[in-house]
Amino acid sequence: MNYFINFLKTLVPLDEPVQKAINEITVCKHLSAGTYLLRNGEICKEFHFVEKGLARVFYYKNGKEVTIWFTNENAIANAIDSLFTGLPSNYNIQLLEDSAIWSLQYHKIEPVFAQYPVVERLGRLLITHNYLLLDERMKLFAFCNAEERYERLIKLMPDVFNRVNLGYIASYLGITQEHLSRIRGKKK
Amino acid sequence: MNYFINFLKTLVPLDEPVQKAINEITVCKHLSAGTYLLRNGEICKEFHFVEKGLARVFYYKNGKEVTIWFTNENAIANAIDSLFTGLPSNYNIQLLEDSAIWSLQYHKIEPVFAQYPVVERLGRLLITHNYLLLDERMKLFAFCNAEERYERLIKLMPDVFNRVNLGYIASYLGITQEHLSRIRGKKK
DNA sequence: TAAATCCTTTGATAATTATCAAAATCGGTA
DNA sequence: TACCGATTTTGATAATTATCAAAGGATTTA
Repeated sequence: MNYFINFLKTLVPLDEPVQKAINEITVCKHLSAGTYLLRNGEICKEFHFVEKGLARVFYYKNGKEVTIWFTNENAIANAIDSLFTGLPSNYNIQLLEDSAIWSLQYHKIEPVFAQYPVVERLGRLLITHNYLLLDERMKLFAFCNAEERYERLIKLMPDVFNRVNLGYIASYLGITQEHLSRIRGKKK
Repeated sequence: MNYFINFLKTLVPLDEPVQKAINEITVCKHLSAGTYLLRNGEICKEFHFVEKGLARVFYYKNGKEVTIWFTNENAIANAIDSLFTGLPSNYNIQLLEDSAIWSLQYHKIEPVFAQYPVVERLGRLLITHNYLLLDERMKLFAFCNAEERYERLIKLMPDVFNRVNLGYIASYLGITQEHLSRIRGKKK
């Protein structure tokens, strides 16, 4: 069975014809760690869903990589700045583990939206959910200093923290690796 | 004519019955500067659209106000963390000028979504747009230091900058008012 | 117009975080 | 086991930004 559609069905009931229509525009790829789903400067034309594995979204700042997002199982990895605008993205999407990724050609979704209102709803719910995730991240920076961000994140996504090296986590927290290391040192 | 619906029609064509349905769940209020549309701890149950005037969204951090968003004409002022989750909001929404605000009772929109797919689409488009705005703000912090943030914002929203006092702008930029003042001093 | 209030700037100092360099640690593997 | 490369920690110093206090400016109002 199409794992991605099963996931969608947890959000909204989908009847057979709708499932079929979605199935026809999605494809599952098995990709190895290190693979890029997108590089900055490119236009993001696919919507990616992680069935198995781990991805990160990052950009370059003064030649250094800064991670802004981790996506693990049952979540979405996208460069929304590009997917929804058609403009080149500032972001890179890279797999950190061997992964199973469901990809959906974004331009093929438009007729499906038009034909099946429930898919329109699905789109709305998915975006709403991701909007809330982004708002959470904004709040994390708004309300917490570096140390508090570290504490909160290790509780929020302990799984990711154990699968990813410190440098990525530090940049996700908006600090240098050295600073993160000192924060951790203090805790013991 | 309902100004809010005219705005919506610039996004998606809406036929008469749909306009009527939306009209029935929206109301325009003329409110004076200083009025709160929401206070932190409350649940945000209305969706607000600014026809005329200016609002800001802010939270309290160690007793100090930190502004995270300005909404001027033809844009949306919401505490989305609460509106979409039904949980108490961390945010306050306050009018900075006498304003004309269109408010929509959020719980009344659900049957309209169900009845008119075009409204579902409208919802999706609105959220997508605001998601992109939030992503832009994240990028601003991710890619730019305080000085660059100032430069970019004064270009992006010069209108707001002229209507709002420095303290609010500083906190929007994520710095103290004193630091902002020094940045400006340097520019001359 | 003067007083009162609010907004903005300036100054001195402190806290936070970054940078660069080097050492320690860890994991895999020859 | 010993070595290699990658990751993490530690140290010394510098840059950025905050804090607290006070002084200027501007605006409103009696």
